[in-house]
Order: sequence, then C-alpha cells, then structure tokens
Amino acid sequence: MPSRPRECSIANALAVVGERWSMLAMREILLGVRRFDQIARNTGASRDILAVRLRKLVDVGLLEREQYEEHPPRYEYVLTEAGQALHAVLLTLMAWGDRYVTEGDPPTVWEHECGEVLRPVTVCAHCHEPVRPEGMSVLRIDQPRP
Amino acid sequence: MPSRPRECSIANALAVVGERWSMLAMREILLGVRRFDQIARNTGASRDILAVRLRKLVDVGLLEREQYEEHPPRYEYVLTEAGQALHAVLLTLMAWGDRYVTEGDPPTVWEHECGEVLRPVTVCAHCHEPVRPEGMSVLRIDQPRP
DNA sequence: ATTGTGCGTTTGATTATCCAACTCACTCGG
DNA sequence: CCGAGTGAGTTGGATAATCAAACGCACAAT
Repeated sequence: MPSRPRECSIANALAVVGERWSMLAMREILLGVRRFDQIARNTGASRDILAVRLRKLVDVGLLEREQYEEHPPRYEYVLTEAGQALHAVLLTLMAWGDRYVTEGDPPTVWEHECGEVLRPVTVCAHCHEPVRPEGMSVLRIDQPRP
Repeated sequence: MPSRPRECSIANALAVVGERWSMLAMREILLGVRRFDQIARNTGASRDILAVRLRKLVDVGLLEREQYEEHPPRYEYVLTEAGQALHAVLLTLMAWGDRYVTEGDPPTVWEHECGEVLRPVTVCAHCHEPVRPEGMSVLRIDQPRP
C-alpha cells in the first residue's frame, strides 16, 4: 500500500523557496540588493545555480525582472507582493538563528518604525498573545492514511 | 580579490535546518509524530537521508533521542528547547504558504489557547504592531567588502 | 588598445538524493 | 513453532543537483 506525504502549506512553501540559496537570494533582495553579481557575492551561491534559482523565483511570482538598461539588456530583480510578504518568514528565522545558532551578537540589527530595535515575535492575530507550542492545538489537518 | 558571503543568522539557521526534509521532519515532530517510520511516511523523505537528517538535528541540539524500548533499542525523537522554538518559524512559513502558494483552503488549521482559529502574525515586541517591509530599516549589518 | 564590469552559460568533476532491497531484533496470529 | 509483520535503520547502484572555474558577449572607462 503506497503512502502519500502529508498535504501541508509548509511543504508547499518549501517547494517554492526551500531549495538551497533561494531564501538567501530573497534576503538580499529584501535588503535592497537587486543585481545578479552582488546577490551572488553576498550569498556565496555559484552563478549558474543562482541564475536557475532567480528564474524560478520569477516564474513562481516572488520576483519580477525590471529592465534598467537597454544595450545590453540588464535587469534588476524586484519583489512582488508575495515576495515582500516573505519578510516575516525571514525575520522569524533570523530571530531564531540569533537565539539558537549564531554565537555572539546578532550580525544584523533592524530598527522598527516605532524607533526601537526590532525584536520580531509571532503572536495570535486575535488575542495578540505570543504563540507557544503548548498553547496551540490542531483543529484540522491532512492525515495520510492510504 | 576573493569575496566572502554575508555573515547572517538566516544563513546560520539554514545551515542547520535548511537542507531538504529537515524542516518537514521538524514539522512532524512538532505535530507529535516521534517515530522514524511515521516521519518518513508523512514527509515523503527516503529513509536513508531521513536517518542522516535526524542524526544531524540531534547533533546540533534540536532533537534528542529517547529510548522507549530496550530490546531491540528503539528511540523516539523529542524536541529540545531550540527545537520547540522553531515552531514560530514553521507557523510563519505555513501562513505564508497558505496565502501565496497553496491553492484553496489551508490544509492545516490550528486553534489557539484563546479559543480562536490561529492566524499567526509577526509583530514588533516593543510596539506590538505588525512588521511591514517598509516599516523597518537596517541598523547594523555585515557588509561584505573584502 | 587594454582593462574592467555585468550577467549569465558551459564544462567537467564532485556530491546529494533517490529507490529498492537488506539486516536485525523483535511481536503476534494460527 | 512457523511465517508474516513491524520498527529502525544501512547498503548499493543509478540519477540528479551542485560546485568552481572558464567562457561569451556587450559595453564603459582609461
């Protein structure tokens, strides 16, 4: 009896941005770096696979290519709405990395529009309380039982 | 002149949980699935690389192996504090996937302890406002200029 | 005329991943 | 007792992904 993996938006999301270098490319573009060479340098990705990744990110609608030079044709990568929305994911991942992986001080520090250093927290949109693993329970989920 | 990738907690975090299947394995364990076969089935990972991933997740301190049977020795995978803390990342990624990748209804729905369906939002810990890409600016960052 | 920059693409070698089959140590049903 | 089933991996061989370095091309600056 063949089994089927669990249907899940985490898996779906990772199918789009889960390959190596994709998230780091998105990080750079969110930081305002828009050009191929700089993205390659700052991430450490090799140029060929970066080209493949960027093309995919354009195809799935996280990026758009915007021409900034006619001859030769040169493009910048700019974020779509879906691409911008990924900032919450990267910020949360960064906060987790700061706390549990990176040794010493956080390499990147953001200032929020409120004037304080940004410490991102994941909260419930309804009650505004931080989400704890014990404070949530599954209401509906795909249970693979073939 | 050789260049150096940007020092960054996103990259550090991905070095730990960024390989294929790692996040999905963590998802399953956060859902309460603790055993090898079920994790393999529910993620779709092949058994050999799942074994490698789980070993690494144990090595870096996101999981612990807990013996639940003497003969033969059988283990369950349980979360450390660092592993539990990853739930915020997965939740945020899931919300993004629900919104921008998955077609149709969210496959997974959580209930928060406040009694409402959980919609996770990333906010500033200081002012409690949702974080928008335009509402934040870099205060300090590693700039690779070798 | 030479050097440099920007953006990829190609090449050839190295790794990673996949699937199926195998092991080992049990348990259970008949 | 015997055979089938389960749980947790390992092993083997094929396929796919990734790597670093080199190449191409169009221009710009010196």
